[in-house]
Amino acid sequence: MAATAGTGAVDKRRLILDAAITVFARQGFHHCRVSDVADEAGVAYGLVYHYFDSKEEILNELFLERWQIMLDAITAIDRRDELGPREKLHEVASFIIDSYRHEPDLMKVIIVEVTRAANSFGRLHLQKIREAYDEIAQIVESARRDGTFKRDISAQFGAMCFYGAIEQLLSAWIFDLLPATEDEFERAKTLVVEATCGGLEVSASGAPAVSG
Amino acid sequence: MAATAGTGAVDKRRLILDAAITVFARQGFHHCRVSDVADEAGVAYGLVYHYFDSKEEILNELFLERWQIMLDAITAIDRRDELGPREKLHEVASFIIDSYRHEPDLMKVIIVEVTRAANSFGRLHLQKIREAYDEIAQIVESARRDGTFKRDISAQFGAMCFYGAIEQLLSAWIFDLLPATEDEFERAKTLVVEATCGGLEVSASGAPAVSG
DNA sequence: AGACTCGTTGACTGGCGAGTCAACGTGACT
DNA sequence: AGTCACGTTGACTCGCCAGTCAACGAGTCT
Repeated sequence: MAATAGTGAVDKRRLILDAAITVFARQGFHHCRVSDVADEAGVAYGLVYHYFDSKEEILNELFLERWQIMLDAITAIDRRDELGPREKLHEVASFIIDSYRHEPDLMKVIIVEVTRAANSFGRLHLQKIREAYDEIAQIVESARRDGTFKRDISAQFGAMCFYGAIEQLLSAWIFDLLPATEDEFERAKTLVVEATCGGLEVSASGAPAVSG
Repeated sequence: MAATAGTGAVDKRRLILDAAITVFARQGFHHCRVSDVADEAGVAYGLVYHYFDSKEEILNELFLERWQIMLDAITAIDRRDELGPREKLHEVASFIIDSYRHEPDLMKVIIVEVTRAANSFGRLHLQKIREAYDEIAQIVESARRDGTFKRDISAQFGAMCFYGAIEQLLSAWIFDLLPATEDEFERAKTLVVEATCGGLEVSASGAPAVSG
């Protein structure tokens, strides 16, 4: 079951998963055939069904694999006590945006095919999505406790605004509504945190007047 | 072509559209059959194809119909010069949230099946979605000009954060990640604007200390 | 060399469901 | 009564594609 790493043998299962990312991103999950995935992977049609029970299970696997990495990353960020809430959120934003930067197809598939269609599949996905909210909410909650964040906006709600902004950002890049350049990625990290934490309004406190 | 309003005759086209909302919301666009829509409407299978060229065209129609109403509403709100930026955004949030309150199934279909799958269909949808961003961005832009909103966050970016937060909010209600009660709807209107404009952080200026 | 394992192959099937179409009913106009 | 238009019907077709399966062959062990 485990791939015998070390030999020159290619892990066909991995090959199929990677091909699926490409194909799902290009044609969409519902508009592609399993044979497209097999062709893209350079593998026989039947082999797909040797490793996966169904087309949908491939999508599940891709989502769960990646989502778990993200959950672990957020948990790790939350544990870094030397960081303030704003810095923690910046790290989270960085992680997600870098995920898109390095694997745009995979992130596209997850956002377009999974996070919004979560009720089409089992409740497992929703459970996992909720966990992400909760992780972020924990960061917000501790900031509320120590007085950095407003008490009258619940942690869940704050987490939602933050994550919503990020997901919308990725969507905009995916759909070419915003330019997806290296510069934009970096700027977006700072801006999304600034917008979420500091708000859009100019405040009396330290609003940096960066003229451009 | 136009429905002869006034007679007791039911507009079958409308009947089919309404049935489609119910069925798409319940089963998902891809997991339902055209016959399900026909059955729900209490109409013969073939009649669906009398009024629509394809299953997808029904979805298009539902989206475009509703989206145009929203675009018009946002334009109207932007024109009301007596309102400040925060009030304008509150009106926009109110409109969208009330849309969900009154027609949850339709909004579910639009958010789940269209806004995130926009590239599966023609570019027309993306164009319309971009228009919504632009309308909101215009509100943000005028606030930037008069110094209410920060200059270092572009209007497009600000609009995206705001709309992203709202769409995430609706998603959370749709997927039962947040309670969808009348009270929550009303509270959310204020909170989403407060979070977007004022930010999550406590600022030195007028952060209302609503204890609860 | 025989036997067994197991990753791999790809032609094949089964059925599902989108879209078609010929026919029917009804109302209007002559 | 004739006929035309058109909303309506639902059984039927037909292509597609998810999923199956029998066979292959490269290892490995005896």
